[in-house]
Amino acid sequence: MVASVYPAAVATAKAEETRNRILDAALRLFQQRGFEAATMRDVATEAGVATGAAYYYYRSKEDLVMAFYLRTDKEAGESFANVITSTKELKKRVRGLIEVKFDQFAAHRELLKALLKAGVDPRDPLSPFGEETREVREQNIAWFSRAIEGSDVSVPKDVAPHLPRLLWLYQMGLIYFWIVDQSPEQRRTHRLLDATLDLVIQLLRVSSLPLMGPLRKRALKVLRAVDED
Amino acid sequence: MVASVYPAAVATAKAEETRNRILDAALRLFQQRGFEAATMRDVATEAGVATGAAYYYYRSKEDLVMAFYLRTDKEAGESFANVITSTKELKKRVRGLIEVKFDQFAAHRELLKALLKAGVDPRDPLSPFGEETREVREQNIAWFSRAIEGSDVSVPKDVAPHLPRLLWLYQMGLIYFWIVDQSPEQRRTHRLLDATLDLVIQLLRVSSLPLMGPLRKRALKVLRAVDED
DNA sequence: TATTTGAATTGAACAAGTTCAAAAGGAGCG
DNA sequence: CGCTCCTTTTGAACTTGTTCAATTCAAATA
Repeated sequence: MVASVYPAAVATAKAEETRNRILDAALRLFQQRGFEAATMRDVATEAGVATGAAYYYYRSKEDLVMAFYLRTDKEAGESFANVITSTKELKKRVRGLIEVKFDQFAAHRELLKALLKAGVDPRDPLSPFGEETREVREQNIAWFSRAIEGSDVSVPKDVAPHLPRLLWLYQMGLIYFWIVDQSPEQRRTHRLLDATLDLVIQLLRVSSLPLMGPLRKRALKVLRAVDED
Repeated sequence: MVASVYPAAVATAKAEETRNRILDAALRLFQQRGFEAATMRDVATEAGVATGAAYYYYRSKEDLVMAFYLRTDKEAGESFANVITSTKELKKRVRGLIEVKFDQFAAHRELLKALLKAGVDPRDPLSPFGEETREVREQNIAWFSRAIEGSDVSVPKDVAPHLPRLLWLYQMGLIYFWIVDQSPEQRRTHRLLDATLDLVIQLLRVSSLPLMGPLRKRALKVLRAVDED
């Protein structure tokens, strides 16, 4: 069902349970001791299995973090829907979607750094830009589509097809910043969110003005440059 | 002299030579076999020293890549100066500075991915945003200052103090993209460079227009949000 | 019920980055 | 020259992520 679960299929119910037990043990230890400090031997012991079992269900230590990421992502659907329903203001909707993520990740901020490192290379199975994560990525982008639909901001025709992905990218950037943000309670990230959201929305409004045509064309050219090939 | 050389000081000339021998051996092997495939034992053997010696001079395997980065950076000074002298057009200057980097890194593109991974965390000594790399970073930013000075683009007073760092950041983003770009000869990156440079320059020109005041203020607010604390 | 087969599990072995206590060099000094 | 002290070098040991051949288990099959 979800493409990036490894192994492709788990046959029995007992196996499914073991799989979960390992992930739970891992998350518990990662949170207690930190990702680096908790060894795979620790994880296996905590889960009551042999070391090799962890690798039967997960490709690597980072893959456990990816499993966490996918788990939260599944759980987010309801919260996302609530955000969209609660307001027609695009600014509030986008902020809402992003804050749902922050809330979910809050208890495991350090942990996600491991994913960040693995994900540097788009060819890595754990990259948020890679092939194996396409499904989650597209589902996430779809939420931004829904946020735009029926909102208070009218989007120029030529920009419209790109906007959902751009907002998703914007969100990824903020999450990246949030993960490495050392300020107390990640205040810098929240200030950055405020400031950039204002800017993004204003840019969207301004971009519809007739005299902004050329600038908009340039911006679209940038997108094409990245996409082609 | 350069803050981020490890260890802080090398006492004797023979030691300096050993240090270089290890780095040269490492780069040779990294290029031949790839960063992952070449082990520290290989590197030490190739350099004619014991394994431990590599760690006497370099903190980690990634630190060898950092040493490469610093070395090229030292060598870039002359090329940078040539770029600035060769034209008054800001666009060409910025493009020139960035392409000097690409040229220097060209033979070791894969290698830099290792730095990218380590540098995800600004607290990591190898992060381009961290404390230990401040000196190189500020020197690089200074080159962008020089590129702006006496160029064909007039910068609004309020934007001026931020622009060098912004251009540096822009360059870092492009380098990041270039490193992971799998298209033949990194064509996507070059197209992206073309398209975004046009956009950046046009944005700069437009930003001086009186009616752009509010938008500019918003953008500056973003910068303050990131800097404060 | 006995057999077979594939999934699940084990734990020892492996690989490679890193550490560290000990040894070797070598420069200055009495 | 012998001694001291600091730098440099050594290589075995350690750690930890990962692999894999062997084993157990349980369900389907005969």
